[in-house]
Amino acid sequence: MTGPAVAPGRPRGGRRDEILATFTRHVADRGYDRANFGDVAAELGMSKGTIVHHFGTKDRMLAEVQERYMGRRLDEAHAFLARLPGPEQRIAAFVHAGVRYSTLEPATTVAFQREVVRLTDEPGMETARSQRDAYRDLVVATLRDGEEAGVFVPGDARLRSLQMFGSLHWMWTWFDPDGRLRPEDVAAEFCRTLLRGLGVPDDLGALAADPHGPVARCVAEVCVSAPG
Amino acid sequence: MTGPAVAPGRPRGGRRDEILATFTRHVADRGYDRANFGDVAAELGMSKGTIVHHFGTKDRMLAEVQERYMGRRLDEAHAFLARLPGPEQRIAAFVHAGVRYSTLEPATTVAFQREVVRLTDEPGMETARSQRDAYRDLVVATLRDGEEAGVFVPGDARLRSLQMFGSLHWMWTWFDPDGRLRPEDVAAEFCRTLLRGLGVPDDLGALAADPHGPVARCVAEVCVSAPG
DNA sequence: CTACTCTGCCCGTACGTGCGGTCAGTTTTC
DNA sequence: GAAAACTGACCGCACGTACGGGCAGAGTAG
Repeated sequence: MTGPAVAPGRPRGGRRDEILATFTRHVADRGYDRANFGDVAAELGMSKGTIVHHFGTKDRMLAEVQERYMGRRLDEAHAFLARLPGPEQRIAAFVHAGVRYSTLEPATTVAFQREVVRLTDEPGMETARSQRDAYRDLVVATLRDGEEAGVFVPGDARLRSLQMFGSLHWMWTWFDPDGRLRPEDVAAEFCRTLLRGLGVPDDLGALAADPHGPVARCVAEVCVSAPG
Repeated sequence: MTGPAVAPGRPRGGRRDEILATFTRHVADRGYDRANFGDVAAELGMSKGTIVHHFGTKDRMLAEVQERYMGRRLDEAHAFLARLPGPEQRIAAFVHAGVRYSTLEPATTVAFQREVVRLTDEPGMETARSQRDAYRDLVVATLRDGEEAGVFVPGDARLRSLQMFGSLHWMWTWFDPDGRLRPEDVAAEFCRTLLRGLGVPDDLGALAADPHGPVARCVAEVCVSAPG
């Protein structure tokens, strides 16, 4: 039995969230391996021991970052899926949301994306991994629905989901939330190309891709700013 | 000894390449931060000091991996661009090649992709960065050519190139060269969806995407197996 | 009210380990 | 014999984390 104080009770103290947020930013900036307790503690004016007290180990801290992040993403996905019936609307929503994360929660999004690989092999990541799988399954199911409905041309839904996730998850390497490029424009361009690639007629695709259209508005309502 | 014909003239001899290949594999498996001299040396039955003797620092070793990798990729790109006139053929070739790397040089490809972010800020990576930029510029130019020729529907060529690179560079997180999924099939599916997304007519796109078609054959001839 | 105790948050330090890199010297190659 | 290849011991440091204790507030008894 390791630390009994960490997981169950959810003490949710003020300092705890602050630590997690700072740690997340450091992971986003430098990567997990180069992020360290000392820097986080120094920035918050506390001792390294305090961090250990709250989280136990570095691994668990990262796991908690991933789990919280994916938990929010899953909630949002279920919310906009409930509101958008069309397969092309739903795929567009996934794209709009995926891009939107980069500005809504830049640090957490980058931290998640650059350390996703740890979900596959690292122990202690089972929860986060199954959340990630559930999210991907939602996309795959949507792609299959669209095929059956005749909205998308037939193809390999799993491969297409990976193609789509690649474009979104790679954003952390080039997208700057404070830069000139606006996230809505990125999402719109990605949507247009992807939907056309899936065989969606141009007028239907353009409506779903439109940054001011119904899909983007729905996503904007569902995906609202989260605590830092 | 086991070495194959030690090159007489140059220090670029067998042992050095062996070190680089092993280091590359370790970076691919564990990431740059967790890859270390000790393990590489132990695996090759040599001293840590030998590695330092050949490469100086760890940073430089990674830089050399990236530079060699991008150098080969640039040569190949110029080769198939010279042989394929059509913009849709050229884009398809970039995709076929991008997928092909994953099986031709799995270790180097994964090492490159998972550490690409170091090209942007790390000092000593200027050469590799400019090579990467040159490669991306080739794709962007091809996309613009295709627009002007009326083969692709108008759009943001830079964003489209990032969308495309994302799909390919993300492969290291899910593609298994020894798995059941064949790389040609991945490339074909990616090509079909992407080319259709760019507005290429289905028959023209299908030909360029075909794993046994002229484009794939050209790429297979140009991108041949390289040493580690 | 005071006194006492319990408890959760927090601190500072010290330890062990792993790693990049140095160096003086030896072996191998041409 | 010079240069290159290689060795193994060693250094210094950064980092995760174990540990013992401090402190403040809540609850309780008198």
